[in-house]
Amino acid sequence: MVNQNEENLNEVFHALANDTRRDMIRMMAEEERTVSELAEPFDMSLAAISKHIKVLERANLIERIVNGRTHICRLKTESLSQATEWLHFYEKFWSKRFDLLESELMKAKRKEH
Amino acid sequence: MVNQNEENLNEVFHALANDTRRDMIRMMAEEERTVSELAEPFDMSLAAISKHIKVLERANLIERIVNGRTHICRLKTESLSQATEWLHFYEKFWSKRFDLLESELMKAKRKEH
DNA sequence: ATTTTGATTAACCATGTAGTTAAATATAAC
DNA sequence: GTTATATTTAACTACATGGTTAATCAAAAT
Repeated sequence: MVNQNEENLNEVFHALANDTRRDMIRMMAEEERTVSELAEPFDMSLAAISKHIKVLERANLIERIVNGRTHICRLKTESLSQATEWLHFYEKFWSKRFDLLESELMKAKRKEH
Repeated sequence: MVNQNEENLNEVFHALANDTRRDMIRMMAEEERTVSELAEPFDMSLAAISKHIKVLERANLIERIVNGRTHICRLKTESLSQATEWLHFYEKFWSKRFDLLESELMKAKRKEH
């Protein structure tokens, strides 16, 4: 029922709705990281970290390069920018509405004098 | 542990991670809506709609004006723009990285000749 | 060849989510 | 004052989430 883009937006926003995962994104934005590097700042089992990474992967927010026994995780921009676009659409809309409201107020003010 | 902004970001992104709620936001972006107006397009009980509205409210994405027995729901921009800012931060970051990469490529190219 | 290391998987738990139906609440209309 | 309307709340279901520990797997180091 739900189309692919919508489905991915669901997954992207869901992935972003968690501190740990947002922190991981921040870390990977600095530079690509291995799983244990990603795990290091968190007081949490590696199994839990592994699951968080999977959520990011499922949302298509990161890619994983398997390099021997270490996995390197790297941000992908596409899904993130899709989410940004969604939000941006409404941002524009609202500023437009705000401008409109403002111009109405100005008109009203001019009439007063 | 988690600060208030982080907590609200969690709730905002969680609220956005659902088609029905994103559709509702689109509807309210056009104009403010009553609960039954919001419910109309969806094949879903009013109780379910009521819960979705609560999620949006908890995320501080909307406000509700109780007007007799009807409730009017209206978007609030603050939380949304907070989320937009979060995403925007990384957008900027990536374009910067992209520019950097590009300039490295240019440098390499110049050396070739 | 054995052990250590980096990471995933499985099984489990408590809690949350997204929906349902039925009952309750409060206002409006007759 | 009874009925109809707009909406919420409660109790329930099925499934997802975010964590745990223990077991597994594959590559690296000894």
